[in-house]
Amino acid sequence: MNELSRYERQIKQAGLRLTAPRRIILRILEQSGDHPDAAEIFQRAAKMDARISLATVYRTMKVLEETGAVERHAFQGGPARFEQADREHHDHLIDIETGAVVEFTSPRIEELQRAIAEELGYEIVDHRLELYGRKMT
Amino acid sequence: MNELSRYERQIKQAGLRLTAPRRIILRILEQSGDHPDAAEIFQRAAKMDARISLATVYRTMKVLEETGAVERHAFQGGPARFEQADREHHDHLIDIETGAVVEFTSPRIEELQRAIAEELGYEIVDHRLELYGRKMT
DNA sequence: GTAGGTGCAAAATCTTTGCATGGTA
DNA sequence: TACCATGCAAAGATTTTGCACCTAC
Repeated sequence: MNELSRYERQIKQAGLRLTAPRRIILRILEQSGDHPDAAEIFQRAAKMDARISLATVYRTMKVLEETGAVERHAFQGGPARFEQADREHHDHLIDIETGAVVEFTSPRIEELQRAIAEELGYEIVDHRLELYGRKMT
Repeated sequence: MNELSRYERQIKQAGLRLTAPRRIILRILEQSGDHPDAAEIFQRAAKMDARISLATVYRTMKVLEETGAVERHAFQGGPARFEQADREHHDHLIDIETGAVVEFTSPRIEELQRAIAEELGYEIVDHRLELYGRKMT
């Protein structure tokens, strides 16, 4: 048992068991370029192993979030959507007409955030920046 | 019937009826310095008129949001929380230990957001910036 | 073998909606 | 009076949980 992916190692290092459902869900997250919600992850997982349950998807997402392997987003009130967290940090611009998600980064905004929090007496633990926009023609 | 508040006028100008439940909910929002969710608004409203239903609170919040009288926030996955929208725009820093919400503004961040969206070919319709922090000692 | 994980179904939480009734303009 | 709004209860949508069985370590 040597061919462990980055994620699989992350699971084991957290003292968690590497089960079949977890392997499948991790593979789906690796292959997903989008930001699927629990139901979508469940559907994709069911194609690989029909025995997986939605409850396991939810439990796995919670565990993966706690180990830092995935990020949970709650865009505008729908179901939570997930993405892997190994890449560089980025924020999101959501196309209000198509629902498409464009990723971007801004070190300057990050720095301003840190400075603002510091001024208010806080240390930033997490943050969320989402832009909702319409494509210009 | 002349003593209409800013909000009450906003309701009428939108062609909506100024009913007792709406008056009460509007008064609660005016008096609230915090960011209550629908259940909290309902509880506060019940003290003024026990006949008000939670369904009406939800329906009223939707209407008020559409008329631009209130803003809806979906902080980290809990119930939606509301605040009046007549004040100057601001963002939120949420204390992860107490749940307290600190408001702040940053014109420089706003401008950077606009520039980023423009670069990506988008016009910003709305945005959300939330910092989650821990109080420094 | 044992603690932790899973599947299933029930429940919890948050929000919306159908329908008969009531109140505003 | 004509609609819009309300209350109630039921249904929807999303997420969590109790419990018996299973399986990775």
